[in-house]
Amino acid sequence: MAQKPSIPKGTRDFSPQQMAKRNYIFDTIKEVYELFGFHQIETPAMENLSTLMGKYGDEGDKLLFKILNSGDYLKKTTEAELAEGVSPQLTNKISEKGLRYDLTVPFARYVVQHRNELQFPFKRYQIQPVWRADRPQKGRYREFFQCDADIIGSNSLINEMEIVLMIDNVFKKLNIDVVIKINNRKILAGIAETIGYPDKLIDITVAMDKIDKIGTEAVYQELRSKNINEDAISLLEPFMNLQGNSNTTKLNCLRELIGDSEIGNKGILEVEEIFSFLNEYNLSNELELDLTLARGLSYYTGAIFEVVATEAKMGSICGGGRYDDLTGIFGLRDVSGVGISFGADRIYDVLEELERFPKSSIKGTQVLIINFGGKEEKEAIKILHKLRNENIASELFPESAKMKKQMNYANANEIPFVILAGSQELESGLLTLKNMESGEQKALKIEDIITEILN
RNA sequence: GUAGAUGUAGCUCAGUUGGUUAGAGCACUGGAUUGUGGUUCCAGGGGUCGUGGGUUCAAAUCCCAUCUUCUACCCCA
Repeated sequence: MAQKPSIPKGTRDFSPQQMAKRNYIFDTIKEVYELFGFHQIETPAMENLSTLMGKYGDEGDKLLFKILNSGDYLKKTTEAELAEGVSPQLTNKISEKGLRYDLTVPFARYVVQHRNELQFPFKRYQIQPVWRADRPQKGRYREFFQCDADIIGSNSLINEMEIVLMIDNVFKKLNIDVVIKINNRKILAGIAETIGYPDKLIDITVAMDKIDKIGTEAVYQELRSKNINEDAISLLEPFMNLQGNSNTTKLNCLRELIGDSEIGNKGILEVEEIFSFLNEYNLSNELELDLTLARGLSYYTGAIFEVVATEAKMGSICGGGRYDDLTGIFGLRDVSGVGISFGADRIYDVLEELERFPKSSIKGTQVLIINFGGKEEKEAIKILHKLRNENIASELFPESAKMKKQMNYANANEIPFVILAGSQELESGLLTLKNMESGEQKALKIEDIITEILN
């Protein structure tokens, strides 16, 4: 058992059946992205560590997979450094590459590197695996696929509208009921300002984000542990209590609560504008202003999005937001972007749990031709060509095995039709077409078989 | 990084207070059926019980270590 080959923790193999289902998800998302005018790019699995480090917070840095330098990877280190054990300095000397942690940061790097070739606003999408050295658990893998779409080089809130529309569209097509949660970092900053802790924005939002999970009291407890005083907590209370109200009520109350915080009011105006753009359209899913929505990634500056499936217990299956200065870190200032990322693997798990994969997503070979060997086999090859010329996915069993084995093959692979072309058929000139579902058999000419299958 | 579970045939799992040769279902191979699968019947192959060590006359079973997988926390898609 232990000698059996295995794959690293948190990674998976995908069977043909699973790939068919995965491709259904990817194709659906791609279709929507292209409908909205996005174009595909790809970037390498590994990036320079300098590109990746420091973009995801301390936690993120820890979760980066680092690649050991090739050759003598210790050659830049000294005995003294090695004796001290693991440190960022040491890591720097033995590793200069890492596996990408998400698709947004490599995209920012791409934009800066290719800025002279790009036409702004630049709309790209990217469907590739990312890697995180996290502990695997439900809905969490070390290698998983993200499906990103970003618009960069435009401040317009029309882009935020487009993001919401794409989310709505994708989940409508996938037949998953979701709540699209939206919030704004500026509002969160305004709240932090109002309660007197503008510098503790991250601590406050991370705590607020947990309200659904741990309850109001535990959130306050966490805030106290972050040295936030009781006055501030009681000021925060009315914001927390807005949960459950309608979006317009929340906005109205918010405007009063937030007072004259400049940044907070800007955030409110942004959210209102996005809502007003979306007024024209009848969304299939609920759009909810959720003031407790924070999202950990530190580069978001404006709108933030998160999508949760209503019928399945699963973390967020899609998330994104506006980042005003992600390219700034790479030396290109004043370029704002907004993007979204679908978590394909979690969407897969949700569809599997809800049994929502359509039958058509697992369509394979349509016809199997039974192999009788000898001159019948030659004839079978001709039939094969004719079927494929009509775009009918077909295969000839490669050896003249027992009929039972060949039929079994068709059955196991859910091939709906089998053609028999043995000595009897060659004599009569009519082929036998068997419908594997009904068991019904007909003697037909090849042309009639084609029309039969195409229906 | 923290905590709790888990590992027995290709898969899903039984396996009693430690006691003959470790079982079942499904899957696989062959036959009943030399031109017919999905139903039925018969037969067969397949397991260093995750790995390493220990206790014992005797270990799948008890103890220790280690690895895997799963679940929760942190964080996140």
